[in-house]
Amino acid sequence: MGITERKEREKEEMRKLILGAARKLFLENGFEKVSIRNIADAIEYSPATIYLYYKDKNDLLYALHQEAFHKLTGEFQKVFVRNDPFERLTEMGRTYFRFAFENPELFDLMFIMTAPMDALECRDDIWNEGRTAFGLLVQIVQECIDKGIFQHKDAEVASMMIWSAVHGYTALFLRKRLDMFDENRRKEIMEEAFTLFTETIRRGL
Amino acid sequence: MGITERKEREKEEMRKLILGAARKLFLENGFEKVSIRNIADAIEYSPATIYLYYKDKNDLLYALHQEAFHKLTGEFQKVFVRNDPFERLTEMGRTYFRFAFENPELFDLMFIMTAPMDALECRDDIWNEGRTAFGLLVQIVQECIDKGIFQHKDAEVASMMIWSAVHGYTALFLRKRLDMFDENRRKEIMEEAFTLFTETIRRGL
DNA sequence: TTGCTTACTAAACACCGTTCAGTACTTTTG
DNA sequence: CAAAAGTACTGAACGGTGTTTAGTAAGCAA
Repeated sequence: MGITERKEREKEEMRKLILGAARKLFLENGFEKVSIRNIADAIEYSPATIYLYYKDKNDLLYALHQEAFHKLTGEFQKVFVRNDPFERLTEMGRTYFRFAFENPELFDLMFIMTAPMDALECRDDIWNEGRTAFGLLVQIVQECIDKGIFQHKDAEVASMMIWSAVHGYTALFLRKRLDMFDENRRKEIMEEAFTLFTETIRRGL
Repeated sequence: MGITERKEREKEEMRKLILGAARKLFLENGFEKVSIRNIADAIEYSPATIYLYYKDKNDLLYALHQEAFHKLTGEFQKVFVRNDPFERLTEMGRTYFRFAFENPELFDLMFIMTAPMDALECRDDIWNEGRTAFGLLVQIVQECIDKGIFQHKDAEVASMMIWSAVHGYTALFLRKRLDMFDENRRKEIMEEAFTLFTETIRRGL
């Protein structure tokens, strides 16, 4: 049946058209300022049409959330060119932060906004993107343990601790809680805090 | 002039009436689900009246944000009953996290939501609440340095690092990014990650 | 008592996410 | 080939949202 295949293809293209317009608008104006109506206008369809391809706005945000995870996972792969596991780890931390800095809207969607998690929850699915990315971290931490760089034996707990530390100042920064430091000091203090963290775990973990 | 004083007092009472209703509704239903109209209904005034006492919704949220900081600062004071500075520090970390657990909506307002920071920004004021609370942390970290518990000499950078770590998993938890662990494991892994962090900085900072 | 100020509100403005009845077009069937 | 069935899409509405403004009514001062 060539027709049903073509229809399938057209349906998929329409999903991509919507997602593309949504991505463009969201990245240009931020998630807060873009409505379904704006997206519909951009692709010259009625707002109702979007609901034939995505359940609701959260569903659309979840699709972008997935895309963003592909992007971050791609960046994470690059740290594996390094041989020293501890270097891999620090580089991964820097990648996480750099990604947030360069793609603040995407990072927000991935790790701060509740919308995409609500989408997952209501279709009671699990957060595979998060699991996979966290898995990469655990893997590297395990290597550090195996090589005797870290004394602590539970790679998952150690990974959680490391993720928290790196996520912490990233999230504080993005949500403007570091604006109490003036702009120059802000970058400096974040850089120094990160370095201090890596040194500290190198010695004490 | 007794009349202008009474008017002043009445104005202040009205602000409290609004704030009280807002607090009640926000804590009951979450910030997302409460509108200015809901608050107006609760106090039996028209929505427009609220705008005579608060500039906009962000302004109202900022007032609650301030209240919440008073509450947290109060909790932080309690850690000073301990004599050992390192114990003060770990207890402060636990207080931060416990506060978030017990008052998720308030914590969100204090450290995650952008609304109250936008209110600050548009009247270009600075975040004194944040400064003060961070100051308490720096003070304790300085004590740890003075007593030779930490080797690193910059208390502000060390404090930033510690805040990040504690904030990190708190924020990840509140924004449902730890739901990938099942409920029992979730609490366990957070507890263990926190303990691991304290042990690590004890040895390595 | 008149005029002025204050406190308040009804109604509107310009949006929002979402749903649904109905239309126009395409495909399948007899 | 015509009729029936199915698909893709939309206009218009529903029930909200934050916010502004013109206008009213009461309190106070002269």
